[in-house]
Amino acid sequence: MTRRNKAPKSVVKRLPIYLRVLDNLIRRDVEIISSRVLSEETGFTAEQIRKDLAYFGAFGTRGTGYNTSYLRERLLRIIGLDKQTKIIVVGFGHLGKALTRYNAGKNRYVDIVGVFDKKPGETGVEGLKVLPIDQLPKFMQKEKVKVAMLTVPADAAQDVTDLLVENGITAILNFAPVKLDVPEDVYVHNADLTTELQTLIYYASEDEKQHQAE
Amino acid sequence: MTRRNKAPKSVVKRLPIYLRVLDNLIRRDVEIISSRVLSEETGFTAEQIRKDLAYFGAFGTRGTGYNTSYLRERLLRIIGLDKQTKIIVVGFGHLGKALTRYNAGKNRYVDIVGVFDKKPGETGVEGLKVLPIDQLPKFMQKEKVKVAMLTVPADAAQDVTDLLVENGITAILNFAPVKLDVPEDVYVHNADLTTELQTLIYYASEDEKQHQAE
DNA sequence: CATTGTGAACGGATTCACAGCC
DNA sequence: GGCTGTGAATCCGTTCACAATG
Repeated sequence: MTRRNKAPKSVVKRLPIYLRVLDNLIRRDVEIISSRVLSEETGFTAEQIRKDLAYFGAFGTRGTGYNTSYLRERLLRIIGLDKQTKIIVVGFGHLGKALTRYNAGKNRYVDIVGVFDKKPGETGVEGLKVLPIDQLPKFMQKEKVKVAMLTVPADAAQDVTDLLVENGITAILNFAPVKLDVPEDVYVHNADLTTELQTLIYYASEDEKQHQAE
Repeated sequence: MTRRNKAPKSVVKRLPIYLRVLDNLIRRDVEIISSRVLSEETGFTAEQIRKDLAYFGAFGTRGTGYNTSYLRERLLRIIGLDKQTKIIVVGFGHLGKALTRYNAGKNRYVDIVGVFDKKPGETGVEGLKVLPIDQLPKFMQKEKVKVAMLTVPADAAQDVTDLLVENGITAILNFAPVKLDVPEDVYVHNADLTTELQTLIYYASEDEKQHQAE
């Protein structure tokens, strides 16, 4: 078994970043890497990186470091990217288009198998047709899709979510600015970009106030 | 002064969500709201909401709750959305387009004043022309832009960031899958959508494993 | 002897429980 | 009586310091 304990969310959030850095290192033919150097590349502390990895096993060699390819392999397995995960995009506005394009193209770890929108027929991308939402249930059943990216407008988000849940979704990346109601066993990650921008503005304004205060 | 202590990041992250919920409540003509109901609307606990707000002052009435309009007003001030913040978008691919469209349109709290790309001339959105990157320094100086959304490809991200920093940026919402090197006083928030999707897959695969285990 | 792996110490964030107030 | 505001208790994640080891 790969997993020892259940890893905390905070750890899981960092795993894809380690993976990304490893991919870059491997591309530069780096074969061994210490937690110290990983620290510089990621911005996390070396102790934290070692501890994060230790949740899943002992992948390094004392006195030496981590073998980049081996560690990458393990991370792929841990995250669940070793087998291509089928993903659908629901909502084909600019954001849906951006996500589809990016993940169907450059991101070899995931497999976007379907794109849905209220208005179908629009030209899709990467060889994918845009299907109407009412074909979603049949499609999900047939393809056994478990993960969706949701980029529909806020007022449609809950209805679409209900439909996804009915048809067996287990995880949703939600870009709509609403709290989705889902059963306990469905994992929702909110990626509301408006919210993130506003958080940013908090820090930008804080700076200003500090300057004024001096 | 609005701010008592410096609020923890965890609190700041939630403020825009409170704001969003308040906007919805006000639209539905709700005038008073208890932390309990806010809890249902946001998914955070009532205690947490009360504590979060308490970092900035006592905005409620004991025995009654919070006045929605008043609380909204205070949150706007706290976050720094009371005065329109000027924002630029750098990188006008699909993602840049989606962000520009969304924030220039529906999001009345921010003001996108400029859009930049390596290839200008493309038709912009919402009355904004897409300017070439080399006009960025002059533009930032003139408009005193402090906040940027960065949606350029990974290999261009650091160079563009350096340019932004040179011209006085204080906060960057970074969508490129790279760790940006910036001075201490520049706040970077990473919104790497690939990373978020992979985190999601972790939880989706975890479910599968659990089912297999049983 | 450099670097991993990890128990112990620390610090920050959340939850609890209740005092304070309308 | 009901709900806010908050100190105290708890939980969780990070950092420290060092033992283990190739």
